[in-house]
Amino acid sequence: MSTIHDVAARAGVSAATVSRHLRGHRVRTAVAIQEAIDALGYRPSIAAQSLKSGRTRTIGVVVPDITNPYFAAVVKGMESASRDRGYRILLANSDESSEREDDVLTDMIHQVDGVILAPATEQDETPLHVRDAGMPLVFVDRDLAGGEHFDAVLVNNREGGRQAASHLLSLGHTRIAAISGQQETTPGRHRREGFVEALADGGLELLPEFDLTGDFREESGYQLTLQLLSSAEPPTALFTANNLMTVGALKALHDMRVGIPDQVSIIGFDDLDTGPLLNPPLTVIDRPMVEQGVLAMRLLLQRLGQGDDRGGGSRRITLDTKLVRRGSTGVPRR
Amino acid sequence: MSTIHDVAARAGVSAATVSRHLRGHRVRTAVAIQEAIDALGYRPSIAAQSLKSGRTRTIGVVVPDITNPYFAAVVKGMESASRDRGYRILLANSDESSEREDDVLTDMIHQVDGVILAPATEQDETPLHVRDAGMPLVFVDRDLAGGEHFDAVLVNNREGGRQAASHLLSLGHTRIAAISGQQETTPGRHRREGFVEALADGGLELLPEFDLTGDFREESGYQLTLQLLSSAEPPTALFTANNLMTVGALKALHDMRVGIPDQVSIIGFDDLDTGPLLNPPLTVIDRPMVEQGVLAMRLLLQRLGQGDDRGGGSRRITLDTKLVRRGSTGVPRR
DNA sequence: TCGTTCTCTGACAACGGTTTCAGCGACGAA
DNA sequence: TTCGTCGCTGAAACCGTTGTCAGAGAACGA
Repeated sequence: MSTIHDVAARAGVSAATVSRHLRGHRVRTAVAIQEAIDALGYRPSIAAQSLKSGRTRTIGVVVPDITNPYFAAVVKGMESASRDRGYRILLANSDESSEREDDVLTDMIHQVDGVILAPATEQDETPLHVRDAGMPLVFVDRDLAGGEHFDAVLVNNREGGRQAASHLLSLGHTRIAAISGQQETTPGRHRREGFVEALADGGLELLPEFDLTGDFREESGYQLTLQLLSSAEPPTALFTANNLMTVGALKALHDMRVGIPDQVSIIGFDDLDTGPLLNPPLTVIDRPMVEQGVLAMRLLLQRLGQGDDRGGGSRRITLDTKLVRRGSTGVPRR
Repeated sequence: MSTIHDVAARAGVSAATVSRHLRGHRVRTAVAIQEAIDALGYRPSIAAQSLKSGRTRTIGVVVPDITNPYFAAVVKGMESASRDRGYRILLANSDESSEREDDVLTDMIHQVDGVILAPATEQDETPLHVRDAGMPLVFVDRDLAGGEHFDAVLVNNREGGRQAASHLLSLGHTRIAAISGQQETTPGRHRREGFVEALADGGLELLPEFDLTGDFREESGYQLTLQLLSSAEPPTALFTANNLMTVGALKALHDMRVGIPDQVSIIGFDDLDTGPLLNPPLTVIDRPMVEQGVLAMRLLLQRLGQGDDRGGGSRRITLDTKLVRRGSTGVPRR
């Protein structure tokens, strides 16, 4: 592993001159230096550069679960957007746990120039510390309570919930259930609130026994759906607030041999790769995924480019959701 | 951001003593030092540590596509296994491209203590450079031509291909097609070879027009399936060599209103989260996913622990595949 | 010819840790 | 009392890079 001094020696100049050449300054011995660099296969030590400059050209990315296709797509967007600008990604899973999120954040904070985070809960304290440390921070997918002062790339979850409810109402459903995500997360809360609001607009109330809360994981979707089906008079329509819980719900409906949409209509939040192939094809509220990652990364890199993170208040981008009508929702049976 | 000198000053000792305390040495002023550390919220600078020690406690992970559920699961396994041992993950997508893989590898090589890689092709040169640089390297999912001297965690792809063919043969199919992955990748080649072998054992040949090669992406599965369906006498059974191409094939069959398994049976490689929910449920060759990631990371960290990467030759782990019979395969129609 | 400016240069001091080295005090043995 | 040993300590060097600083020539105008 050759150093800048090896290059300098070979080119017959000082290390300072090599450094200047690398930073793009005009240098008389440029050709000789470049030759030496190529010959030695020299690459600057990131550690030394970081130590000196205080920058790492690395971005910390913390998501609740990388196996969730939504987050996988978001991370992919971030990765390509960051690489385009010469930044790398340090990835961590929080596993939907605030404690673990706290751990990984404090662990990575000295190693990155900025952080993109999908917080496990709205009440997280750690992100505040991150910002206190003067480190740019962008939220993606999820927000923090009182997070208006932070940059964020979100979707209009409330409107998405509303679209789901309106769709079910328009089909004539009256016994409607919802399996929401953690109410301590922005998407969990907003999707449910929008859903409830639109039902109310239609003169309908979300009955307590149909108002269930899961944890954005497949298993909770499965269990809560079983619970719904076991009630004396089950719902005729179901809204599941994210892709994994939708899969769980579908498995439960499948296992209990419940006809979709004849006996129960189901609408999910977030599309699945196999959404159109399911039996029947899945109706969902869809939203941009890779794009959210790209936007979040661009926002962050922009902050870094400005050299200062107090550049004119917080920038918050909210994208729209879209109803994708397929076969899993229909009119309620008589 | 406080430094070790701040801590030293506050505790009334020298920086060296603080460093010793942190490394676990016995020190008289341990209490005072710990107090100062807590009070200042001191955390050592990774950059400085790396510069001095030459280790970063970071592992580079390069996969072709993080949105492939298989790789997402593998990465999740790696992430949790590495965090348990105090290591972090630098993630990069190669996008199934050797050039990009080369770029990200040379970019990250000075920043990590080891690399886990799913190479884009078997002929990649870069991994050799990685190893020449004395950096531990573990392959996962895919191998390199002549890669016997590298550590690897793989599955028995040949046997998986064989299982798929045997299953189709046992159902009585004779017009059998395969959509394989890049033949320049280990899984692409071995799955096809195993498939062809087992067909031969059954006295059957894979006809040239039924022997197609895609690129492990959804779009190629879609296009090649359309091509198969347009032939004068289409196959009655189809093997798709990875999850994304399976999805593509299913979409093509769906769009062309081809009955599964009545008109065409289909068996995929790698299960889908929604596999059991598809219409009909998907028959697949399944394999461990998260576990592969965990094993690969453990292998790598073991090398690092030994301090030397010539510890007794290469270690190669091969896991078994498993046939999961569901509804998408059946007897050929008359 | 002599200043003055301009461009480029090398020496040197950081950045924040770890490690080596020599030294110091306390203690036990002779 | 003296000497050696033991356990702990601080000063200093070092890891590889970048920024500062003063200075060396060259170019230029007077």
